[in-house]
Amino acid sequence: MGCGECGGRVRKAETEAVCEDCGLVLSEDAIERGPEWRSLDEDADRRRTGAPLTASRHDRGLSTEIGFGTGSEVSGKRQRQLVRMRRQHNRARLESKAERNKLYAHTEIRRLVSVMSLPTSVRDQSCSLFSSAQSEDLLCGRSLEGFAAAAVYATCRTQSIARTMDEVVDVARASKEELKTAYDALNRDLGLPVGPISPTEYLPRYASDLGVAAEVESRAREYAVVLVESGRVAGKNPSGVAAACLYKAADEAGVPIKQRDAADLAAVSRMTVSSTVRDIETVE
DNA sequence: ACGATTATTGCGTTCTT
DNA sequence: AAGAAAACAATAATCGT
Repeated sequence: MGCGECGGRVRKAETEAVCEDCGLVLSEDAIERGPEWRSLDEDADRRRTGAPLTASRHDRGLSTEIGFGTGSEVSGKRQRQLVRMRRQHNRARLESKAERNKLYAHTEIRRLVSVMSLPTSVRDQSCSLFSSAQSEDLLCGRSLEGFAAAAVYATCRTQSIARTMDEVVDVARASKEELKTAYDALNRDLGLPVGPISPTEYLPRYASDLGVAAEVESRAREYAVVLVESGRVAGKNPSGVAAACLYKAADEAGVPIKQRDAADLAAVSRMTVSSTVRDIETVE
């Protein structure tokens, strides 16, 4: 696939293939095969047919409308009938809209809770949280998927079940931005009872993933408490702090563990663990 | 009152020992 | 493999319109 003229690399643009070295246009394709519109959703498979899909609208923008233009004159009686039909059609649609939204969101919440192996109490609370958001009109202009994910994340926060936002995003059908805006709205307008996350909340799960002894975990817990009370971890990622405490505790217990392993577990960099470990040492 | 811009600080990268 | 430092990005605060 080199250039026939100079043998250089060939770069394929939308409609033509060009040699990067000599600029020779190797082939032209008059048909632009890309999507008609800019894709706002990276993994959407948008083709050139059909109406644009809108995730933020409950029906993805595909609902039926009874139009006004008739094409021909209609009698006054028929006009009044059409007005009535439009009104009733819209009313019926509005109610089914909320119902369908709720059904869709609940299905999504069930899926999330299931793949994340969370208890059913989380599922139920997430669903009712979503319903609250819905009745407070928080959904308009925001994505349903984002709210479903945010409801699950928020429930974990209120129940002190240690899950990071990233962990939810990984399995959610929403981007991190969507989850964030939805969660912010939830937090602001519903006043969630969430405090700052303590690093200790992550310890049990990380300890078992790391396969360290219970004594190591409890030692790590002491480190975490000391660190929190010294105010040294204010604003720091609690997940990373938990990983650092575990590393320090395991290291002192003579468990051959690498900073890298602890860091990967908490989805932070090796340096974050390293610097927090140093914080533990200075606090003592 | 809102929006933009700046400043602070944690975080990840790269280089070094 | 662990530590050090310059560069980065996100968030919070301040200023200007």
